[in-house]
Amino acid sequence: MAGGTKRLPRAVREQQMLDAAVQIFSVNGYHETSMDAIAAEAQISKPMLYLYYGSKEELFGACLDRELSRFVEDVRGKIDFSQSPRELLRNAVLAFLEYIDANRASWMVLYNQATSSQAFAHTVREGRERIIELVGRLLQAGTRNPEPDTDFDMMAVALVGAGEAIAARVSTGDAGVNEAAELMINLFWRGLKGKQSDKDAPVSAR
Amino acid sequence: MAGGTKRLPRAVREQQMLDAAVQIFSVNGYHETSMDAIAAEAQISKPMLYLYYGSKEELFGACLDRELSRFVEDVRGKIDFSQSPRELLRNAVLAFLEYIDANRASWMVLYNQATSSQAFAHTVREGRERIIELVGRLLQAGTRNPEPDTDFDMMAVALVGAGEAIAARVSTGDAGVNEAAELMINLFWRGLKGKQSDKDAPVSAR
Amino acid sequence: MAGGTKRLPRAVREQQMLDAAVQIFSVNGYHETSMDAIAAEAQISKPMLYLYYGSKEELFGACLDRELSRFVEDVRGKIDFSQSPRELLRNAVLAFLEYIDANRASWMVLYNQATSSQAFAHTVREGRERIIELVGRLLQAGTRNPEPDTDFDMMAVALVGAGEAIAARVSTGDAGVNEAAELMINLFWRGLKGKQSDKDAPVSAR
Amino acid sequence: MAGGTKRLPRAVREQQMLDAAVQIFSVNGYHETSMDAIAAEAQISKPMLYLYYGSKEELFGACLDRELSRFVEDVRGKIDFSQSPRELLRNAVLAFLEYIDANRASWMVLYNQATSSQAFAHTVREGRERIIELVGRLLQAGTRNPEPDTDFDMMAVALVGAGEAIAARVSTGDAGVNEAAELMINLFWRGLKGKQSDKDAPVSAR
DNA sequence: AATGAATGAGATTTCATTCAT
DNA sequence: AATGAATGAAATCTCATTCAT
Repeated sequence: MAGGTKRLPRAVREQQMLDAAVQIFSVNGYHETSMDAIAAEAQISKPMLYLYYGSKEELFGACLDRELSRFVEDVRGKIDFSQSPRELLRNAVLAFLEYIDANRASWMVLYNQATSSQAFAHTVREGRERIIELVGRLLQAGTRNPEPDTDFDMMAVALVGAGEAIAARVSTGDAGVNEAAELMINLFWRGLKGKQSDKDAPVSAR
Repeated sequence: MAGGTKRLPRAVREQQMLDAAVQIFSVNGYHETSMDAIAAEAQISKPMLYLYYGSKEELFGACLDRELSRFVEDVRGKIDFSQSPRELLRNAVLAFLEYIDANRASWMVLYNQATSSQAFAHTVREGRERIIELVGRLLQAGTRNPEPDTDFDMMAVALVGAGEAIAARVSTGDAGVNEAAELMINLFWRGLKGKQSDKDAPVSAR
Repeated sequence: MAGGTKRLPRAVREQQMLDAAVQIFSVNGYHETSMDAIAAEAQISKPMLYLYYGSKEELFGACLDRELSRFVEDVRGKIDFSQSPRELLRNAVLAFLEYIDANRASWMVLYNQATSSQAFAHTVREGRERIIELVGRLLQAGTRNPEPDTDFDMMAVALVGAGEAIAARVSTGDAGVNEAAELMINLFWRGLKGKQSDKDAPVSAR
Repeated sequence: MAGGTKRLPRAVREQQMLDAAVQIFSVNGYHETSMDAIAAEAQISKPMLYLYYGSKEELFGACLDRELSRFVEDVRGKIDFSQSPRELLRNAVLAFLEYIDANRASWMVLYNQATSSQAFAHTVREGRERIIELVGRLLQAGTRNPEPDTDFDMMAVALVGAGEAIAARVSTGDAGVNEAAELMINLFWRGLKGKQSDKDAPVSAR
C-alpha cells in the first residue's frame, strides 16, 4: 500500500526478493521463516515469490546459490593462481576472511542454516568436500619432504574445520581479520611440517 | 495393543521417552520431528510427553542435556588430570573420538541439529566456549617458550574447529579413530610451536 | 461454541463427519466443497477431519464407500436369489428404485460427483462394469432362443445406462417408482426378445 | 519466443483459443484446468482469454456451445426429416454414433465434465431434455397401436440414457459404431412394441 | 499415572483475475 | 491488439498443545 506498487522488470524483482529472503532467512533461520515474512520484507505479495521461485525450498536454494556465487567470485577474483603455494594460501585465506568480515550477516548464517536443514546439508557437504580437496592439493604442493604416510586429505579436513571455526569468530566480530589470517596460515604450514626436518626458516625466508 | 497402559516409575519413563526422542530427533532433525512421532516411538501418549517435559523445545533440550552429560562423563572418566599436558591431550582426544565412534548416530546428529536450531544454538555455543577455554589452558600449559603474542584463545578456537570436523568424519565412519587422533594431536602441538625454538623433542621425550 | 463440544467415541464421530460430508458434497459437489464447510457442518474442527480421514479425497472416498455399502446392502437384502430370472429382475429393479427414491439427495448426487471427479471416475467405472456383467448374465439366463449373435454385454451396457437415467428421474421426484420399474422391466425383456415376432416391415413401409 | 506477438483477426483468435481450451479441458477436466494452461496451449497471454471470454466459466461455456453446435449441425446435416420414423431413427443413431466415434477425445469428455460441474449441469440437463422430447415424439410417431397408458416420455428417458451409455462405449473405442447402432435401434423399437405379442406368461410361469 | 479426543493457529501453495504499458 | 507484472482470496493440510476422563 504505502510501499512501491511499481512494475519492475523481472531481473530487478528477482534481486529484490532474494535480498529480502536472504535477510529474513539469515535472521530467523529456514524453518522459522515464513513466506509471508519474506513477502512482507520484499514488499510484494506471496504469489510473486512462488511465481518466481516455485517453493520455499527453491527460494532458499536460490539464496544459497547467489550468496555462494558472490562469495566464490569475490575470493577467486583476489587470488593469483600463478603464485607460489605459500603466497596463494596467504591470499586465499585473506580473501576468504575479508569476505566473511565484510558480509557478516548474510553468509555465515545462511551457511549454518543450510548445514543443518536436511534438504541442503547435502549441498553444503558437497561444497565443503570440494574445498577440502582443494586444500589437500595445496598442502601437497606446498609441503616439502612430507612424511611418507602423511594423510593430506585428513589434514585438509582438519584445516577446513579450523577455518570454518575461525571464520565464525570473524563473522561475529570476535576476531580481527589479520590476526585470524595469520593464525590460520601458521596453523596450516606448521601443522604440516615433516616431523623433525624443520625447514621452515629457509622456506619462510623465501 | 496389549502392551499399553503400564505404570512405570518416573525415572524409567523418562529414559524411555528420551531414548525415543533422541532416536527420532537424530534421524529426522528437530523441525521435521513431530511430537506424535516421538510418542509413537516411545509407545506412550502425547500428553505424557507434555507432562514430563512441557514442550517440544524443552524435550529437545532434555535430550541434548542427557546426551551431553553422558558424553562429558564418559570422556572425563577416561582422563587422568594429573598427567602431563601431552598425556592429557592424548587421552582426551582419544576418549573424545572413541566416544563419537561408539555413539555415531546419536551424538553428532543431535549436536548438528542443535547448532542450527536458533533456540539451541546458544546452548551449543556456550558449551563450545567452555571447551575452547579448556583447550586454551591446555595449550598454555603445554607450550614452552611461547611467542610473546601467541593468541592461545584463537588457537583453541581453530583446534576445536578442526576437532569437530574430524569428529564428524569419524562419526560417519570415514575416518578411523586412531589415525584421526594422531592427526589431531600432531596438529595441536605443531601448530603451536614457538616459531623456531623447537623444543618438542625433549618434551615429547616424556 | 454454541454447538456441542462434547467428547464422542470415535465411531460416533466418524458417522457424524460422514453425514456432514455427504450432505455438503451432495449439495455443492466435490470441488466446490471446502473442508472448512464440512467441518462447520459437522460442528467440529478441521484437524479432526484430517485426523480421521487423512485428506479431502479420502474423505470423499469414505463417503462414497459408506453410501455405496448402504445401497448395496439394502438392495441385496431385498432380493431372493433363488427366484426365477424374471422375478429376480423385478425385485432387483424395485429394490434399486425404491432405494433411490428413499435416499434422493445423497446417493445420486454423490454418484454423479464421483463420475466426473477424475480421481473417482475410475472407481465408479469399475462398479458400473460389475453391474453390467451381472445384468449381462441375468439377460443370458432369462432369454430363451437368443439370436446366435446376441451381444449380451452391449445390451447390458444399454440397459444399465437406461436404468441410470431412469433412476436419475426418480431421484428428482420426476418419476414414480412403480411406473419407472414397470418400464425398466418391460424394456429389459422386450428389448431382448428373439427376432421372430417381427412386425417391423409393415411399419417401416409406412 | 519468435512466434509471439502476431495480430490476428478476432474470429481466428477466438477459434485458436477455443481449440486450446477444448483440448485442455478435455484432458484435465474443468477444475483441474488452469487458465494459465489454456493460455500456454493457445500461445497467447492470459489477459487475452479474459478479454475475449470474460471468465473461466464463460470460456468453458463457449467451448461447450461450440462443440455442441458442431455436434448438432453434423447430426442434423445427415438426417432427412422427410423419412419414415424408422429410417429417421436409423439415420439419427448412425449420425450420432459416427460423430462420437470421429470426435472421441473432445466431445464425450467435455460433456461429462459439464454434467457434473454444478455450473453447467443445468445447461446439460436442458439439452438432454430437448433430446428426450425429440425422441419421445419420434417414438410416438413410430409406434402403432400403442398401449393406452404408454409413457412415451419416460421411455424416451430410458432410451436416451441407453444411448448415452452406448455412446460412452463407442467413445472409448470399446464398441463399434455399426454394432452399437444396430443394438440401439433394436432396443428402441422392440422395447416399445405394444403389449399384444406378449409371450411372457409362459416364461414367467416357469 | 495415563490417554483418547479435540483444536487454534498458521504454513505452504494455487488460482482466477486485473492493472499498466 | 496484446502482454508482463502483480495480487486478493482461499484451499489443503500440519502441528504443538490441551481438556476431560
